[in-house]
This record gives sequence, C-alpha cells and structure tokens, in this order.
Amino acid sequence: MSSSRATLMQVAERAGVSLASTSRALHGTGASQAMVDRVRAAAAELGYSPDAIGRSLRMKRTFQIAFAVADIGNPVYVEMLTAIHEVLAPHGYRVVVMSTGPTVGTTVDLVRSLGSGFVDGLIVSPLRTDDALVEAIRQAPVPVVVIGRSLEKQGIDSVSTDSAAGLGQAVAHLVEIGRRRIGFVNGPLDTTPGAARQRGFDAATSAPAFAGEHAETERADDFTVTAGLAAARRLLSRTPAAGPFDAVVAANDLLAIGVIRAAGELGLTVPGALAVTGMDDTEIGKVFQPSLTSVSLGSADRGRAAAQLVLDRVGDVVEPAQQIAIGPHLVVRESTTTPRADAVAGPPASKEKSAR
Amino acid sequence: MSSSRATLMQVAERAGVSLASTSRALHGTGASQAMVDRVRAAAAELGYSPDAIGRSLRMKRTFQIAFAVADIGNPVYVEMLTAIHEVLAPHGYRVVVMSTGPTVGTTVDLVRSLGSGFVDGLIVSPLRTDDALVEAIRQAPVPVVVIGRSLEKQGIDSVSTDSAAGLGQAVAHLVEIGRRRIGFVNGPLDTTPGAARQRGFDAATSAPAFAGEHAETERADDFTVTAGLAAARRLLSRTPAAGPFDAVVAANDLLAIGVIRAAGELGLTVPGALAVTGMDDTEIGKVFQPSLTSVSLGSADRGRAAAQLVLDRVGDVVEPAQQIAIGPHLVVRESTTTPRADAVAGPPASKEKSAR
DNA sequence: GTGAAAGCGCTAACAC
DNA sequence: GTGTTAGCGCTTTCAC
Repeated sequence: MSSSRATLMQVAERAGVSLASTSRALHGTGASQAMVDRVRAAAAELGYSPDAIGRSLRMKRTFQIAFAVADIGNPVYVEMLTAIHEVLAPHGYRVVVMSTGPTVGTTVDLVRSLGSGFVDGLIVSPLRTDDALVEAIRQAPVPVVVIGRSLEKQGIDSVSTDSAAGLGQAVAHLVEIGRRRIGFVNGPLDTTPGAARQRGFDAATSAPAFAGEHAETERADDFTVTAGLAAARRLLSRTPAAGPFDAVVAANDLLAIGVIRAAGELGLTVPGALAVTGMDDTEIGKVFQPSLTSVSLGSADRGRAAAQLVLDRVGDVVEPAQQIAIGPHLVVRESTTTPRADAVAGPPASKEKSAR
Repeated sequence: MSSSRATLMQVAERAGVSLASTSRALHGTGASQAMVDRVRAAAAELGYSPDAIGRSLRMKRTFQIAFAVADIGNPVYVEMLTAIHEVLAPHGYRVVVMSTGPTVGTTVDLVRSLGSGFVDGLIVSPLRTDDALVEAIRQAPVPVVVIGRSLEKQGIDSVSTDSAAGLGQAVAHLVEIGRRRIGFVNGPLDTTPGAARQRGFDAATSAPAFAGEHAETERADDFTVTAGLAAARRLLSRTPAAGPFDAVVAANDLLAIGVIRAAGELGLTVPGALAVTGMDDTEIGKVFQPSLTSVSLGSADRGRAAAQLVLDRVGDVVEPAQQIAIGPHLVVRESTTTPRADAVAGPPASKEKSAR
C-alpha cells in the first residue's frame, strides 16, 4: 500500500496538455503521434493507471458480470464458473460471484439488487423458479441469462439442457446391459432439476420398451453425497416383489456416490450386483472408484454459452430472447460395466461413448 | 431489462426537497421523521435504488474484494472462496474472482492491475512467489492478504499453515501403524507448497525416530489426479532393497487419489498392502472409497482468516503486518486403517483424530 | 488535432 | 434540520 494514485488530470498537467488530449492520446483516438508520445511518457513517469470507477460512471459500464448460484461448492457450478471466466476475461470483463441462497425469495432479492448497477449483466442458475422471479428478471435493468429451465416463452435468455432426455439415456443404457429392476434416487422434487429428472425417469420407465420391468423412486433431501447415502439405504432395504434392485439411476454424481457407498455397506458389488449411473459427468465421478457412468449435461458448455450470450446482450445486440440447448450425452464408465484390472485410467475423456 | 433507473436527483424532485436532504433521509443521518417518510415514499414510487458506481466514486470505496488463485477448479480454492464469501457478504462486500495464471509474471500483472481501483482489497494465494511479486504487493494501492507462505518479515499480511509439520504428522502416523517403507508423491518443487512439503518429508524421514526405514520421493508434474497416477506408477514400479513400499504419502488429496488408482492397477489393496495419506482434507477425499486419511490445512479457516484480515485493513486498522497461522491436523480415515464393512459412513467430521 | 467544459450519481462540507 | 455547492475521475460533445 503506497501513495495515492495519479489521476488523468495530473498526467495532463505533467505533459502540459489538456485533459481531453490526454484521454484521447491514451486511447489512441485522434491524436498526433507527438501527443501520444508526450502523454505516454508523462503517464509512465507518474505510474498512471486509469481509474475503473471514474470510467464506469462516465461510460455507464462496469465491465463486470455477476454469476449467481445457490452453492458455489457444487462441482457443476465450479465448472460453469471456470468456463464463464475463461470466456469473459479476454473481453476485459471481471466476474463477481454471488450467492442466491436456496430459496426463490433471496434469488429475487439478488436480481433486484442489480438496480444498484454494479454489474453489466448477470448469469444465474436458480434451483427453483416462480413467477415473481421471472418477473424480476424481466424487469432487471441489465441483461440476465438463466442457466437451467428454458425461459424463452417468457422472453428471457436461457441456456438449458434436456435432463429428462438424459435420464432416458441412462435408463436405456441400463436396460441394454440387461438390468431389469431399476431404482431412482432423485433430489427434491420442488427444484427445477429434480422435477425434470423425475419426469424423465417416469417417461422412460413407462415406455413400451420398459414393459414388464420394475421401477421405483426414492427421494433424497438434497443433491449431496450424504443425502444420497441415506436415500439409497432406504431404497435398497426394500425388496420389490420382482426381486432385488439390479440398478440405480441417481439424479446427479454426488447422489450416485452416496448410492455406491450404501451398496458397499450392504455388500453389493458395483457394477456386479448393482449398476449405478450418475448425472453431470463431474471430475469427481471420473476419478471415483469405480468410475461413474454419467450423463453429461455439458456444464462447461452451458457456462460458455451463457457467457457468450450475456456478452452479446451487453454489446447492444437487440434480438428476441434466445434459448440455447445443450444436448445431454451418456458417458459409460466402470459403474455400469465390468472393469478390467488394467483399464483403470486417469480422468479420461477418451472412454466416452454416446448412447441412443 | 426495462427503463433507465431513477437517480437520487429525481427522488429529490419528486419529494420536493433538496438533494442533500434526500441522501440524508435515505441514510437516516440527521433528518426529521417527516423528511424520512416523504423521501422514502418518493423513492418507493420511483423504484429508486442507489447507484453503486456514483457512490463508489465519491466514497472511494467499491465494496468489492478480489480473490485470485491459479486454478479456481481446485477444491481447496473452492473451499476458501466459499469461506471468504461467507465472511464478506454480510459486511456488504462483493467477491470478484480472478485468475493469476500459473506463473509469477501474470500474478504480478494482476497485483499491478489493482491500480485501476476496482476493488478495495485483494486476497491472493500464489503458487509461486518471487521478489518482484513481493515488491508489487508492497506497492499495491489497496490492502493485499496472501494465503500461503508467511510474508510477515516482508511486511505483508499473510495467512499460512505449516504444511511441512503436517507432512511430519502423516509420516508419524504411518510409522505408528507399522509402515516402514514410505514413498512420497510430491508436486512440482518450484511451487511454494511443493517446496514446503518436500522439506517436511525430508525432515520427518531423517529424524532419529525414522532410523532404519526406507524413504523415497517421486515428483508429479502437477497437483492433479492424472499426474499423481503417473507418478505413482513410476514409484511403485521400483522395489527398494528394503522391500516393496507399504505406504505412500501424497502431497495433496488429488495426488493421493491418483496413487490409490495406481495401486489398484498393480493389485495392491489399500490400506492392506499400501497405506495412503493425502493432504488438504477435501470433500472428495472424505467420500472417496476408501475414504482418505488426510492432513487438514484448514482451507476454510484460512479463507475466513484472510477475509477478516482484509476487512480489518480496509477498515483503516493501521497495524504492522500480521501473520496468522492455522495449525495442520491429521484426520485418520480408511486409507490407513482397516475399514469395517458397516463403518462406511457419509462425509463425517466426526471420525477426526488429532495426531502428535 | 487540440482545448474548454459539461456531466455521469453520489456524499459531505459548509452555510443558514 | 435543511439547502447549496463542490467535486470524486473520467469520456465526450462542442468549438476552434
């Protein structure tokens, strides 16, 4: 921490030219070479660096974008954040991380707080959505891009994925490898992902292709390992008339890990006695033992797309609301296939295989 | 995105009072109740919300703190970020996430960029440090807190931990459970953590208590699972004259997971044939199978401490540079103890046990 | 190509 | 307790 910073005014005085010329010289907009040299020299001598706040006030742009999620600890959001940062930083934008809290109410508050104009745009991935939130986003004074549910009809930019279809891919894969009695460990139904995935599971297991087999859902309190462990214990303690479960579909990778731990407690081998699939295709799932078959929802892609979208909006591209969809795809790994001892590789993007 | 936002001036006109009174009324500083009511009503009618930029320019405070790390995907940094956010948000501070890049040079650039005054302070955890960086931090126009190496002598606020001692705890634990031939999988030596951990391992294994046993280091290219897997393959393919390795100390949890995967490839059971310890006590280590014995370096605590420190500094607390140390402690889990089938619990903070 | 001046939205002296 | 006014640092008309 040293002496107070130099202002443009001081640079101007030092160079012996006007404030306006100094500004122009530093931006290279319509100034003679002599002027540019002179001003640059003065700026260097003073260690001048332009003040972001003064500039923001004048230009009405902060060069900041907010990214808001319920829980920044969740690996999916971390992947999104990384991707968003990678897209925005080269354009000179900073990323402000915010927390929505678990409820819609606090998310609405957050969107309203955009009124203080500290960012040029917002990327938000709400766990739950209602009319008040939709309305708040519509009224927001800066562009908002939603990652999650498609909100195109509501006139809101959104980046979505078809997690219901993704769940279908997981079920189809399990049926294909001969599993017949499939349990589903889902998270809370009142969340956007929870609801979509339940729809996907119900649709997949009531399709003709699934006839004659057994399907059953158990709901975890949260999308975490701990909640998944508890839910799986409940699920696996029941034995359907059709026979014991031979597969479990989990609504995300963390729940899937909980399921595998529960299987271990009960002496069930994975995938031998119980095949398990996750969703989100996280790093942790790739390195877990057994590595996790998982439905990729393209977290990084969704982050990138959202960042690009908000960048377009901030750049005054006035178009109707856009909806970008990232297709889910299944990545098959050890938790649904017999592992070969020598095939235990590191985090491989190579073993991918698209299903359906 | 709707109509342009209302300004304080407009609220003043609407209320039929002066600009200053409006400001005062809204802040509750020396205004009559009647004035407050009147102004509040006008503000509400206009949906006024104060402009953060105008206020920042005037107050010379942005209410933003930057958090900069090389790789925001690393679970340790995510934990720090969460803790930092939790401390700062209640004080009205936003968190700006920045990337230092892997080299010292880009970190120096980042510190210099503080000159544009977009944040009131910085928390940075550099992987590598040199004189130029120390000097840049000293010259920085806003308070900077370093998480990592102690920089008290250089007059810089820092939050550190004794990872060398932590490594000693891991080695002591392995010796205690009867392991005699211990390998060490470290990350790059030219990083601050890499160097410290190597020092710790060398010290622990050259202490009298370790006499007559075998110690050997293998260096991974990076602190990742993939690099750990490759390094462990190299290490375990060698058989010391004293006999095969019966334990591996890894410099962090990600490396440790790579080690366990390598052990699996070679048919070595963990912890039966090979006991493995990690460091950082991450979430992923807790849920891994086998769950990871790990040296906690108090990531969340360090984040909290750094946030508190930067908060004190921006609050004009002028004191000599502070150095806060968070003590490491060993958390024993399955990877160094025989697991009981029914003891495979969820992420437990309960099974902790301090060593030494 | 250069300079003078206005003004972005806000807070804090300073008078009354 | 209230109003008037200056000014934070910058960009951008507008005249010349």
